[in-house]
Amino acid sequence: MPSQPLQPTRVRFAPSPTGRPHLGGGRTALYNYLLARQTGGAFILRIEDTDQKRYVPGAVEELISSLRWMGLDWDEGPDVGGPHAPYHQTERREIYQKYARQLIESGHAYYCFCPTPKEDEGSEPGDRRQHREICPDRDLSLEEADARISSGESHVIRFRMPFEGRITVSDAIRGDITVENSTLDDYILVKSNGLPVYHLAVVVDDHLMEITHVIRTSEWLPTLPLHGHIYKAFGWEQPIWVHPSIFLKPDGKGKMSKRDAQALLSEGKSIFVGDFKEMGYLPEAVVNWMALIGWSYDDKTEFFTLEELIDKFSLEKLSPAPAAINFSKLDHFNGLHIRELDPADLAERIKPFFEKAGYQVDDIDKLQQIAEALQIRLTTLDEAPEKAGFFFQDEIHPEPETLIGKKMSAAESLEMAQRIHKLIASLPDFSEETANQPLRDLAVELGLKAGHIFGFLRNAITSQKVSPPIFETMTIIGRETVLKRIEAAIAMLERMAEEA
RNA sequence: GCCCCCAUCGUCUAGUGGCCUAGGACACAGCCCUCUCAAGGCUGAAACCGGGGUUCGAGUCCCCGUGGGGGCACCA
Repeated sequence: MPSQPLQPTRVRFAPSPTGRPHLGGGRTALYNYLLARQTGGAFILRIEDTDQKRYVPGAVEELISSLRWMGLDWDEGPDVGGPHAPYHQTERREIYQKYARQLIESGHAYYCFCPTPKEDEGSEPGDRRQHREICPDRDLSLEEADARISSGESHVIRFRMPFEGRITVSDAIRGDITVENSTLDDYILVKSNGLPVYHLAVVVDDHLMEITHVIRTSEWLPTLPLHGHIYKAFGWEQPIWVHPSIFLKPDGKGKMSKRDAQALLSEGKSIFVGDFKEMGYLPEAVVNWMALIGWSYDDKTEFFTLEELIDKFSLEKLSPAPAAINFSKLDHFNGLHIRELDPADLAERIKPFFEKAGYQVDDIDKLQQIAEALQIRLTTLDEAPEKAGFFFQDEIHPEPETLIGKKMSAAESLEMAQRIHKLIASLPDFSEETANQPLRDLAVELGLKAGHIFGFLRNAITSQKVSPPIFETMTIIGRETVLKRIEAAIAMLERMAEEA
């Protein structure tokens, strides 16, 4: 058994509101949440909105609703408040400025008055020069810098990166990561608009909010040395760093781009958490599925509820390798979780899908029976109307040919239909126990296969070639409608027999 | 180009030196069950990237290749 952290952890999910929340973010939030709940710690939601240019209206709202849909809740955050408020970074501007100044006074950062590089300057990553090699302001005296600032000169604050030596930072799933300082640069900490860059804000906030474990995806690994340096410069203790791998496209070739995400949408798939509900996925299934991309429990168990994940999750079982997302596995999990549901619960969950398809659903008892019939047959909830819409239709219109049995004429089929009608009408109920044998006996009597009888009934009553088991179906539909539909089918057969 | 990370079936993974003729899951194929469709059961095909070490013994440790991924903004 992997050892579990005994101390309560304080973790956070800190997305930037620059787009729609996706699976990768969802999983990161989930892992943070799991660790917090497992240890009795705290899960914090923080909005990293220091880039106003990229801010997308409504992003925070969708973020919150997506996380809630997944079943997550947080102890501190923009919507619930908390002891470390505010939780929007743009509202914490003064805090960062104060700490940036501290860094400047301690010599770990400096004011830089260099002009903003032009868009097309050094566009090739290969020939980019280190800023610190060309910056004339690196060794400006603080007095001089302050004077230029008070005269209104535009400036940024840069970290003063050592030229010599190296830094080692430790990641919980990858071990020590060592980088030569010579490959680093004097990165910007505060922009000319006075707002911090991610690197400063994240370090200051994580420290102030007493974050013990930073769980974020591996795309942040390249900035880890910088963050380590900033912690050292402040003299603060670093959190435990955890960088789970990123998600790859289903084909395993690279991470999902905006374009790819768009293309997926046209295939009826999505990587946006907010889309899964209406695609008919259960949050339980999505959570179970995403938890297992990059994490495992043992060599057998794959089915987990949120509660079980809280219990079983462990940092040491996180995989360092990038993983492709696999939608067919999600379908599998969705089926599994649908089958786990209480039928009354399933009924409630499929109801909106019937309503969206235009069906009037007011008979809850009937809906529940339908849910029971559908339970082992659904992959996604949105399939319910197409599979079971006939239960709610006043009239159905079977294709006439489907009423004719295999290798049978219309006249023969008509005769069969009439006998079936007579038999059905005489039955006290349509349960399998009472209806099955008589129908089979009839088949024998008519020299037909049972399949002929059942096939006719299925098409006549559901107008579908596949449906839930016929006895269950007839029971739900009710005697009156069953007989009416058979009669309608007989009428169609009569017409066809005449024409023939 | 430079820096960093990673490497077991098509995919997600188990595996922490002998328990591995490498286990599970999805997908795929076949069979069984069967009123259709599912679900379920059984079976099958399917992998340790390559080369060097270390060791009595390597999927497991080390090195080098190769391959894949991420990053290199006054974005996060």
